Amino acid sequence: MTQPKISDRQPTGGAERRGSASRREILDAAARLFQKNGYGNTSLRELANEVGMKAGSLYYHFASKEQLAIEVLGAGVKGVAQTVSARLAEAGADASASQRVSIAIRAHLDAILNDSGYTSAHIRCFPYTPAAVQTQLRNVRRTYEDIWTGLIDDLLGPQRDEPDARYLRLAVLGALNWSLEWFDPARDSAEGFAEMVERMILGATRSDEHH
Amino acid sequence: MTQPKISDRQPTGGAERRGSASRREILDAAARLFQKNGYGNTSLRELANEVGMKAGSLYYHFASKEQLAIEVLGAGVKGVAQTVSARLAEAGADASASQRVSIAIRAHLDAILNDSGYTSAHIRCFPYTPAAVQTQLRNVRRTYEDIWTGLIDDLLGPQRDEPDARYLRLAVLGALNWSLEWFDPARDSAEGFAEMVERMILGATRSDEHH
DNA sequence: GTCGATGACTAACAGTTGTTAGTTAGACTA
DNA sequence: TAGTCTAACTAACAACTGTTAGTCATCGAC
Repeated sequence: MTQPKISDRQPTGGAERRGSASRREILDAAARLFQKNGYGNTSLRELANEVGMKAGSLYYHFASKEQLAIEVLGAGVKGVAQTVSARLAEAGADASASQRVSIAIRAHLDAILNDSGYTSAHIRCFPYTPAAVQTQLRNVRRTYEDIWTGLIDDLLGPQRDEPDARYLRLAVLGALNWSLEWFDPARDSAEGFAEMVERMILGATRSDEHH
Repeated sequence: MTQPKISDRQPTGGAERRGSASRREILDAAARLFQKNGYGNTSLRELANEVGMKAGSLYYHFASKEQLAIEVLGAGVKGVAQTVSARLAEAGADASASQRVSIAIRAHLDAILNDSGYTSAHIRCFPYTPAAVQTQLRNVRRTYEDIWTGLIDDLLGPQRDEPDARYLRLAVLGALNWSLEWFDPARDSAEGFAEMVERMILGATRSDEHH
């Protein structure tokens, strides 16, 4: 009676190192719950229940809730950064600045609307996360930010205005990220929205004449 | 049972009543805390402490935390809706569609960056709020949404594409709302950002030729 | 001067939170 | 076969959550 039979749990595939399967399961579930309910409204018991564990068992895999959040949200930024980088690399070095921007728009949108949920968990949760978590994530975030800074700089050319480049970048990312709050796959088209954002950013750069 | 039944107190429909000063204080503090920490991370004890009360005393003024949130977030939408409407009315009926849009952009930005915090509390908290709260706020939100739908429809003219109007509206509001996550008064200029968003939305509409 | 309403207080409730300590079954390794 | 490692378990902790019940001082109206 001391221990119920847990013996029949054997989801461990072959490829991964032995224990890492359930660790991955926990991260996946955490990303889903963080994305849906936010960091503060996701309890470790709910998370544990989602993966068929008890809350205490999570501490075998992670040192704390904060540490778990750092891993989930960290994977989220890395994921979108990699997606965007890969698509840009695919396009080759001869792609124009505006072509590269529209590739990045679609890649970013893909990452937050279709991917596993890590990136959207990051976007939705980061601002409400404890200070320690935010500090730990600063560098990875900066890395991704720099990709966009480069894209926008190339688009605006050498005679750009510094605050304008910043505002353009933040406006575009804001428009994209906000889609997490309204996008409905049954109603909306990611490609349609991407085209609109593209039209906006290109329109804003082209219209520098009436300044 | 010396306590009289306070059960049937109304939510202060009309003009200011006698005790409404501290009630207002509570709402103000709640807006501040909701905006800063989110709904879930704001405890009633923290809120009470902010206004020099004990947690239990809040229940003299509000039936529950959810009810309090409904009032704060409700005031937030109503506030921005009123700000935008007022500025549009000021502009008169002979203002062009694009003039009206740029007025609305600045009014919305003003409401979330400079105002009392109710509107920004709404924007930052709404998605993480209990379902009951979201349901209660649906109508007020719809009312404000309709203002923007009208503005965009006028801007795009009669031969507009329906999803495009929706995407344009949501992209603009997303760009504006996202500023809550990065805007730094010491570094950024609201007017500068407003000009950028204006350039984007006008650029997107003007470029319909290459379709 | 008494009365009732106002607007706060104290103290506690029941539930939940993140977290820790100690235990145990099974699987690998020597 | 004995010993160690892995990955889960149980049970509890202290702190905190929203909420309620009951008390009490103040103050204008009669």
